[in-house]
Amino acid sequence: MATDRRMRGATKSSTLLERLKRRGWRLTAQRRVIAEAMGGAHVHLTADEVFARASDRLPEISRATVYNTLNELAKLGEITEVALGSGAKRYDPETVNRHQHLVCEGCGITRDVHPDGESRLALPVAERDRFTLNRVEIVFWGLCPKCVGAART
Amino acid sequence: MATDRRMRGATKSSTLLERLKRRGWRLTAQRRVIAEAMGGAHVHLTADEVFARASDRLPEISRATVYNTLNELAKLGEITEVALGSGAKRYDPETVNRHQHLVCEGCGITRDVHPDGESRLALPVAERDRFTLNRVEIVFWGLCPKCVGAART
DNA sequence: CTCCATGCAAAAGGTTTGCACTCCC
DNA sequence: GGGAGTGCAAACCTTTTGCATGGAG
Repeated sequence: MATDRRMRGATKSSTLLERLKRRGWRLTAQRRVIAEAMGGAHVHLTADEVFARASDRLPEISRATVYNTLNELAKLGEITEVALGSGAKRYDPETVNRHQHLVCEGCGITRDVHPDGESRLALPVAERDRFTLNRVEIVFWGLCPKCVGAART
Repeated sequence: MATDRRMRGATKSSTLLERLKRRGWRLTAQRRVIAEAMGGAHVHLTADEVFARASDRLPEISRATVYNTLNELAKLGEITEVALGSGAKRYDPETVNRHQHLVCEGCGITRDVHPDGESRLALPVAERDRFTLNRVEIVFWGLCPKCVGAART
């Protein structure tokens, strides 16, 4: 009953938890609640927020475990670290569908956006065969409608 | 004699220090060494590295002053904060010529790259008139030639 | 002369680590 | 049963802040 959400359109993907099981990841209560906390798409939690969510379900869990586990998941490539400037790192569980981030410099709200046909970004030719490209991180910085209004008080 | 370097091709720019003077920025010994430490293009120092360089020339300078000053320069738009994942923030003094960053996940080396004609990045149409875009941050992650070699030991 | 910038030191995050103990496979 | 995962607490690293002093304009 927690299985049938997220089974929509996208690349026949599965939940983070399922992918980890399939990988033979050693599964514990802590790891389960962490993976579940990272659950949805369009979520960009800090380690501390993951800890908070995980604590709801498993009060004995420790911060260290959360940090360790997030680092491990990032190393496995199952989540992505995104450094959105101010404060703590954030973790993005959407690794299946390529996307970019849109961040409001006013309120800090972060959204996923998906490239449309007009975008075409490439590593400059000069570098292309000297450097092995793994991924491209793109962040659009600006002001959301609310904050544009507030700015001109 | 510190004036005639950097007077080449680019947009008739000037040193960071000159721009700040022109702006009427209150100038002190500390601020001067910090601005000079941030000097060249293609440099991406952490606050602590700036502190180290500044200390060479002005041993009494304090870390707090470095942090305060870097924050102020960033607010003025004269340098840019770049969050390149691991560890401390880095500061980029190249604000005149648009460029992107190339980071090796092996050794952490960071280089500036300049977009060529093949790249064309736009905020998706869906967002274009809801969001006020200020700047786009692009980071290419991968492995430099040295680290590709080392990886396959 | 008047602010603003500075130094110092303490505190406030955020993250990692060492070690003994637990429990998944 | 063995080794990986966990909790706790302390350490570490980075950055910010309060307050008294000093120097630029």
